[in-house]
Amino acid sequence: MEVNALLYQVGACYLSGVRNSREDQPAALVRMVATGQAESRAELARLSGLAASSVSLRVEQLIGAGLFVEEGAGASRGGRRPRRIRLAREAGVFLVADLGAHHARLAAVDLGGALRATADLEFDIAVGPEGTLKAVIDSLRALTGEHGLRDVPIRGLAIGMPGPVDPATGQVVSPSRMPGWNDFPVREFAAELAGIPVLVENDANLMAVGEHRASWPDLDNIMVIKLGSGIGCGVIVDGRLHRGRGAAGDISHVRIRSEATVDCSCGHPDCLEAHASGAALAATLAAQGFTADSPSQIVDLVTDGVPQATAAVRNAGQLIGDVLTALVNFFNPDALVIGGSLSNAEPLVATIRGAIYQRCLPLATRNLEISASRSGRDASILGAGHLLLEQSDEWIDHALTR
Amino acid sequence: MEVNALLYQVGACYLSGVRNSREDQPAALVRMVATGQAESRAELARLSGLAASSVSLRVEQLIGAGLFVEEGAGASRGGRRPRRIRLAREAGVFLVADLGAHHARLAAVDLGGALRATADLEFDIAVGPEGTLKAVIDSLRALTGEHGLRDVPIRGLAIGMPGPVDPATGQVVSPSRMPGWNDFPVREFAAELAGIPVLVENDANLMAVGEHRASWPDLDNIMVIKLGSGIGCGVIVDGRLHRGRGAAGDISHVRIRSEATVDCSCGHPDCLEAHASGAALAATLAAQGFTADSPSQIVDLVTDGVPQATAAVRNAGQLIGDVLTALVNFFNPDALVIGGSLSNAEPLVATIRGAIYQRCLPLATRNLEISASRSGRDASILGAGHLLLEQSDEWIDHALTR
DNA sequence: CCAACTTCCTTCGAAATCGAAGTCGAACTG
DNA sequence: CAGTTCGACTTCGATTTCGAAGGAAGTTGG
Repeated sequence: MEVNALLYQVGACYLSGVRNSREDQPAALVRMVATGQAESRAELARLSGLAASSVSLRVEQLIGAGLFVEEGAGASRGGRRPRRIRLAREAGVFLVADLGAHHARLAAVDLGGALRATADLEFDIAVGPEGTLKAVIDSLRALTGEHGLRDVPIRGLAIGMPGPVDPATGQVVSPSRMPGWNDFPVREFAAELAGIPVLVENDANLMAVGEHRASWPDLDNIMVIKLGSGIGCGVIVDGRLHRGRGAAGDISHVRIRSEATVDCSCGHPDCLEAHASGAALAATLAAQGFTADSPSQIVDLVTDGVPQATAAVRNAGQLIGDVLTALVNFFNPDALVIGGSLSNAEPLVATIRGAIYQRCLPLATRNLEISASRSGRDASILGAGHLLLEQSDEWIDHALTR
Repeated sequence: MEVNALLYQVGACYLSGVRNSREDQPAALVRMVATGQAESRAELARLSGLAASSVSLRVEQLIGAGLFVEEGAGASRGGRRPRRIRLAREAGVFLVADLGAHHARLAAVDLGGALRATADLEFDIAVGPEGTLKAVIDSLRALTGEHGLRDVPIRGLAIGMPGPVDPATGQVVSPSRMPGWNDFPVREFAAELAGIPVLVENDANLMAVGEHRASWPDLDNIMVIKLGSGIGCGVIVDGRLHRGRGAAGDISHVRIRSEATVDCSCGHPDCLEAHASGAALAATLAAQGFTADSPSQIVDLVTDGVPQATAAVRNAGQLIGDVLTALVNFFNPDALVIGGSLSNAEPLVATIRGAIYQRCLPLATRNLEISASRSGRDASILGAGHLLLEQSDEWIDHALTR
């Protein structure tokens, strides 16, 4: 199982060889069915632009390969009812590990993104990459032993990291508060350990993809802010995740206008993160005699109506909103989604929304949707599933030719 | 010639009908030859991924249609020399009008972007859209009457506007200092007047496309700042122009940190434009007794070593750089290009560069190229040609089936 | 209830595309 | 300089894809 595992790294073919410009048709059909965009041959034909006869041929192959099943009939659109096509339950699952600083959420999702099994794992990311990844992969293995997943092939593994990830190498780069992880080859190491293709991605980016695909699939450009103990941001441009050189979406080290000066861990004074992150809020509240170790405790204080907490959260919202005005003017998105555990604090979201509407160009806000997360805490898991699905051409082809 | 002109608006098919996902092959080949990416059948085959035999067939058709010509032989790569393929001189030209507040630069470019004729036109954009567009199109007609362009078909017209353009409708929206233009249907009007497909685009966006295609074709993500009497910005994401909802790239109305408060024409205090644009610099210098009506005169003052001018320009550079740090962290581009007439002021570019390197994340700047414009003042013209070429599927298909 | 229409899907000949084999022409090699 | 090798291009069956036609299974409306 470990043989040639290194060859399986997701994306390697894209980087190393000739870019295959023609889209892979069978994989495209699988994606359409998995995401629920199409559930009949006719819909596949309309969506893909292929001839109906070609679609029928392809679907027959995919049924033969065990990826699709035909099940009952769909709703009529005024004529003969379509024969409904679904993903086979045995088509495969993706494994996902969304790592935080002290906690990982593990899951097995099917190709369409539905949760098949979940687990939570406590650890400390500061123990370093080897120990962490071994524990994570062991737990994932245990997960697939249960829940009737024994006979379902595992098609890929995604790991969400709380720090910047270089998309080219699958390494974490210059992470703060993650000793031992800098430049560690996470993708290589995990791929060898697990023996399957591995995708490594920043957690806010996974969340952005999940929010987009699950809640805003028709919008082309959105930005998703993740407010937890840190401040993260993922950007969807033209329907695809924007990575830049791996650092795209960083908003936490923008300089803000403030009276008191606070030095940030990055070495500069008055970064947004030093004033408005969950960690900064916790410190502010601790100085006033409140204990709030985690962002959710801050939300509890706000919900309980503690005035100091509400004031602190409003102040943070104003600072975040001020930074976002520049980015909204520049990027001109269709929606701005606010997620992460702190997003449950109503006054925070309200203040951000107010700051943006007040200061942004009317042209930038006239059709701008500003909303709290709709996909909840599993948005990152969903996003990981979607990214893995989008990189599934290889194994789908392989399943067909076998 | 005016018959059905309205049907010709570029992009109308994209917006109104089914999105044709399959790329148009003959048009793709034309683009590869026009942009110089390929100049033989073999290169076309490699680049397009088509079989060599299919490419040969297509090329034969394109030669038959008068779009390609075969000319001599290319350099050997170790074997038989390729038969070089070029665009025919009679394949067609695009007309471009890059409008400023008081001046328009007009040009005819061939499909590859080479200038075939240019002209300059003085006017006042405040006279309103009808008069301006009539004058522009008349001048362009005159231009094609000369320079041996009588028998070359005109394949499209692009108009660059000094204000935001809604990509869906081809209308200018909420422009400042352009009375009468708001929501005027520029594309419709010009298409009817000229009888050819028309593309309307913001001038900074055209410049960004031109810079990218001409000077940084291998970079996926760049931002181009246009510093003239205003401050504009165009963004290339993943090799394509990012428009957002039409306002993307606005950086001029970001709030800055400053001692003195200046109200901006947008109604908010302390916008970047109110402090650091060419117009703002001119006002500052005028208050000190220097006359600098146009940005180029400011550059002259700086070049002449006038200390007040240099100081003002450095101050503007610092403000612009501060704003750009947030955007560079967020967008994480491969290059930041500074263009526009003010970019000839060395201290301005140097100060911007310094501010960014000082304050941005190392991760964002480690591979960031910060450069003055390489394509000069015709960057917008080039960009317009490229955009028109990218929308040329329809007429290319038509030329083949005729 | 039946005729007319819609939509879904398959069948089957036509057309496009591919790709292996072959030809051509130039550079390299000892 | 003659033989070899490489790459460019063409030829020509094999394969894939298309698309018009038709059957199947619905809805709609008098």
